[in-house]
Amino acid sequence: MKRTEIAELINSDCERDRVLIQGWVRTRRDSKGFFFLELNDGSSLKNLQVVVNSDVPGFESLDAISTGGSVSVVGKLVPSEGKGQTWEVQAAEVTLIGVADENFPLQKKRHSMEFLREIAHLRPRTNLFGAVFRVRSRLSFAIHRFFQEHGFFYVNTPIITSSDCEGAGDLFKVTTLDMDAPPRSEDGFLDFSSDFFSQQTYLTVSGQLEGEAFATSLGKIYTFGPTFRAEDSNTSRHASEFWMVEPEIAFCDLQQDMDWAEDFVKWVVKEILDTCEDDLELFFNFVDKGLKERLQFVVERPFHRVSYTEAVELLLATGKKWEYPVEWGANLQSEHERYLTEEHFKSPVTVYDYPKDIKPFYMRVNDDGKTVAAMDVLVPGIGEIVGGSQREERLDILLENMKKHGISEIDYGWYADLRRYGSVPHSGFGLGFERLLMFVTGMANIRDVIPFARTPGNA
RNA sequence: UGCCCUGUAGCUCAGUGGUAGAGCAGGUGACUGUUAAUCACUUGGUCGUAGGUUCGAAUCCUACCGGGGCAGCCA
Repeated sequence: MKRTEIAELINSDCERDRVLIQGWVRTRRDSKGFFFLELNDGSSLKNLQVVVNSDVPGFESLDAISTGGSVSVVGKLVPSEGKGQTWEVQAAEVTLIGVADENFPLQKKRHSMEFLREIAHLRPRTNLFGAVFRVRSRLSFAIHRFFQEHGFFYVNTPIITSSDCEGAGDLFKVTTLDMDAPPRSEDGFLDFSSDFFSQQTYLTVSGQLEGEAFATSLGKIYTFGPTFRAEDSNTSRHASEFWMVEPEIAFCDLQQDMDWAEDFVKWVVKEILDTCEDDLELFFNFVDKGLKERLQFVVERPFHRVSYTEAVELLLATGKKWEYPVEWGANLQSEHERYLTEEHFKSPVTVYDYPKDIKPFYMRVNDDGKTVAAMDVLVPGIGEIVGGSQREERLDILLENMKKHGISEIDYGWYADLRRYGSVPHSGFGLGFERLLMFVTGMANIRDVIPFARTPGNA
């Protein structure tokens, strides 16, 4: 007999004579002569109530069943006599699959996020984390749908890379050298010529540069894969391993790039609102009271756009005392970004045209010579969710910037080639998948939207 | 990496110098429809670890370990 998922039965429009359900016990309530089980099989946030009478075959086998155990039930789907659910299953036959003893850590009450984090292997069995990871899957799918339906091609850029200066933080080293006795050259340095790839290699911090090669051939591409940063960052929005979405678009300037970023964020949020109603309801009610309104706002209203220079003027005009001074030429700090999105505009904000000196070599220099065509999308509660730019397509200026940033013309000759042969204006951006998921669910810590989070000191 | 907070039963927490406590979970029993079921009884702890102060330390001090928050760096 084939198993029917609880998600399907919850929404059934008729009685069913004989169904097989299998799942985990969320709670058990005993009475004389029968008991209730609430079963969850992960297909839905909702549980299905099962009534087990003492004359049902297998009744004794469930003596020891309690919260956390797994069972198999064959029975009849009937309208529930009790309140709180439309349907329930009147068991005709029950089988114990696996017990959970009294040490099962998940109880029928609220647990702290910190405690659940320590049992990452069991927390997806809770309502909250079940919802988080179902939405994570949906969001992932929504991202693919958006790009596929807008003519983008999915490109898998390498995870192991030899590029060490993409300007995006510290890298994890990849090696097969014997760490206890590594080979050294005559001058005492590590000898990578005998390493696996005959050179020093790392885990990728970005697929952008490779993405540009494919954008300038396939037209519109996106990458979506794991990214690794070895920064010793200990905050609620940093992880050492996370997933990044990086579209790259040929024949596209910064204005169009900002349009794409905004359309993209709006589209996927709308998609989640449309496809994850039950799970979202939990976030609206128990995680973040303002979430529903915020998500609808994001979908319906245009993002504010403000140049970096205007943003600086605006922050200075507040007359506020900042912990970090506001000054043209310096990076916007968290407190500044928060003010812009949470207090001044009360909406997502796209800040563009940043000072050249605080941005990487590949960003296109504007006509003023002082700024580059860069943009960040900032959202309330999280801050930067998207970072992007128009890329420098003029060979001479690119080479000059590479020299200034100390980037090898030999190692990056292939990147310069993209400007030597049929160079075109092109732009792209990177979006932190987990940060978007935090924004969509209202979850406050990135560690709670990653199945098994990797952070400094924790893998 | 810096600053701050925190560690007591399976979980959530009370106890701030004088022999370790509650609720929930678990166990036993009761109850013919429950909804975090209810009611009665009940098991359960080298108070993160190691030093120190003290007649006496869960409580005060130091170090280490774990957890958390904020900031920097970034997505």
